[in-house]
Amino acid sequence: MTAVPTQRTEDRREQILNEAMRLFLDHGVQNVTTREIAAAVGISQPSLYAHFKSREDIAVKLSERAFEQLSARMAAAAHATGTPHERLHSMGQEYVAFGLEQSAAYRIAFMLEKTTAHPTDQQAIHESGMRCFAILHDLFKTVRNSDDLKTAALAQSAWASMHGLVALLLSRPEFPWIDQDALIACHLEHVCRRAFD
Amino acid sequence: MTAVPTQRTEDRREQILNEAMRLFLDHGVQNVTTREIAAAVGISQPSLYAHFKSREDIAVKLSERAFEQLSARMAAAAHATGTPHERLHSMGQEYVAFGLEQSAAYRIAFMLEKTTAHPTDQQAIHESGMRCFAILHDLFKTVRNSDDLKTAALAQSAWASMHGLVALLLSRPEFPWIDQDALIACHLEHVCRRAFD
DNA sequence: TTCGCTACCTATCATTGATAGGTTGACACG
DNA sequence: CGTGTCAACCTATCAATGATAGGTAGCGAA
Repeated sequence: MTAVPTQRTEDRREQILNEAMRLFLDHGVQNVTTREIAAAVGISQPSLYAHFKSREDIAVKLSERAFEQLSARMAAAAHATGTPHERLHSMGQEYVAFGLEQSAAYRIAFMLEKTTAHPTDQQAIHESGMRCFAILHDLFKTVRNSDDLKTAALAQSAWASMHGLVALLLSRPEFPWIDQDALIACHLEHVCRRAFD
Repeated sequence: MTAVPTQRTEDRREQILNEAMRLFLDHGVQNVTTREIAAAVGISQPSLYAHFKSREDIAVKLSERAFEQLSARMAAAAHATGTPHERLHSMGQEYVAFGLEQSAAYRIAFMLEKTTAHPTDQQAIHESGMRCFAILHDLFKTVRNSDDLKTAALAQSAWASMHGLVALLLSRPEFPWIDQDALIACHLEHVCRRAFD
């Protein structure tokens, strides 16, 4: 085992992920073929399978990577200075901004129907999502100073609300939304208020 | 033009829609092939194209049909007797119940990535969704006795929250949710409260 | 030099959605 | 009764797609 080929392999892998992410964002996750990804990288289509075990695997790895960013952003918001309400609001903003910016990753994680093919791949995404929710849940526990069923309910409800906004904005861009920033602010205001019930 | 063939055609069309809905619900919208649908009906795969212009067309027609039911259920809740809060809560319950029961139709309408192929098909679904939102928006206007930007914002925000709950419950059935009915009740309680701000 | 391994290639597969073109059977009409 | 028409269906086939098989070039080590 030499060091140089491994380095090259890692580079190729990164290159594939980068091109795939760009194509997914531009044309939608479902509308990008393995041949297009390979062409963008400059290799043959079967060569992708030396680096990833399936097309879905590429998507999953992209999503995992993106969700590490989200975890980091949410954790930063959770531990920032400010009132509990401010930290909640900040976390919500990070969540929504992440979903809108990283729409391809967000779709892969939350908006694509499970395929019957590779259930193990989905497991990794599930855990990424769990980690993000745990950060939100922890903040709710801190804010409410309790860890009971009601706190869990409120946190899950809040997550659902935030997800709904992201999901609808992504899947219905043509809907006559009011000003997007105003809507997000209004929405987060109500979501955050929940923690103090 | 005779009457009998037309009747037969309509029956076949219904039969295809029924089998397709069943298969979509059982195996997921993405995991059902035209050959499976045709086999379930008992005809050849190309014969489907005498009744629908594409696979997506079948899905869209199913979704449209389902959304007529949702409109009816929401409208009934809107005009039922009871306090405004009760009617809002009832409408929310209808919405969530519809999404969970008609998960295939709900996915088609709100959770599938747009294909580049048939933009006109998506238009019909868009209008179905618009009609449902209009019912919710109207109830918000009635409850708040106003038709301003804030009312629109609150209605859109409420819609996002309800969608989020349905979407997450559908796409993350393995998540450690608290009792589903309790979560829905808790969630709707907060969503409804918004109208009275 | 020769071995072995990595990354890549071409060729090919099975599955998919969709189309082309022919066949059948019921009805209308002379 | 013969015959045309037409809807509904069939078989055969296509192009696109994800994935696999099998071979090869290049590079470092023995």
